[in-house]
Amino acid sequence: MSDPLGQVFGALADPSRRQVIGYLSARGTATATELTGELPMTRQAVAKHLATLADAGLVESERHGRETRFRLTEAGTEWDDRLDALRSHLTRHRR
Amino acid sequence: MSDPLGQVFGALADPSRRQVIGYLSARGTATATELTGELPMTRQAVAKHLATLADAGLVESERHGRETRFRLTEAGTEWDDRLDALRSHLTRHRR
DNA sequence: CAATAGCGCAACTCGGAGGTTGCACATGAG
DNA sequence: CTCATGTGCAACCTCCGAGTTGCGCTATTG
Repeated sequence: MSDPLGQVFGALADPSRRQVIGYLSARGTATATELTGELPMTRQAVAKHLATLADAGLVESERHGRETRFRLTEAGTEWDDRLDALRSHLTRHRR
Repeated sequence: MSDPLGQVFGALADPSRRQVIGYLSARGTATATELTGELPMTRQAVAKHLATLADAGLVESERHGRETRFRLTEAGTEWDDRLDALRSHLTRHRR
């Protein structure tokens, strides 16, 4: 189906996926296997998360030999910034 | 669980819920029964959507006699604006 | 070439989300 | 008081999302 906004929000709704975005933002690039070391789940689960992020247009992949490296797209970088802004916005209005 | 960001994104991921936000933004206030006329689903389904929006802090309710009127919270209004911005941002970068 | 590291695909489980139906309860109108 | 209107609650169904395991294929490396 074609619901770009829904796909993006759906992708961002998952904490693990937001963490992946954070890691990619910090490291610039990573493989599914590398990210597995940072998350309490299997490589296949991480790969699925990366696939949904890719479907949402937040991440793109490029295969280099036998490894597939992922990095944030421009949209993904924008959302990483917005997430930071939203988080501080939340903690600021915290009661 | 306490994942405010996740709740908000999860709430915004559903098209029907974004429509509800749009209606509330346009009309200022509405009841679940009124909104049912605008959406292809039953009143109870609409009520559930309103409940999730309320859990996410985007909507608040006030019971007036036998009817319960809903309106956007401040956060809900902010998100309604952001949604407009994001939509035009999307159509602008459309290729 | 043999062995290993890295991925991708497929099948399975499990819980929660979206939606429906049915009913019970309160409240305003006549 | 009676009745229709507006809600809320609960049970149920179906489907998708998150995660796992298992296997097979590709590409490095020694």
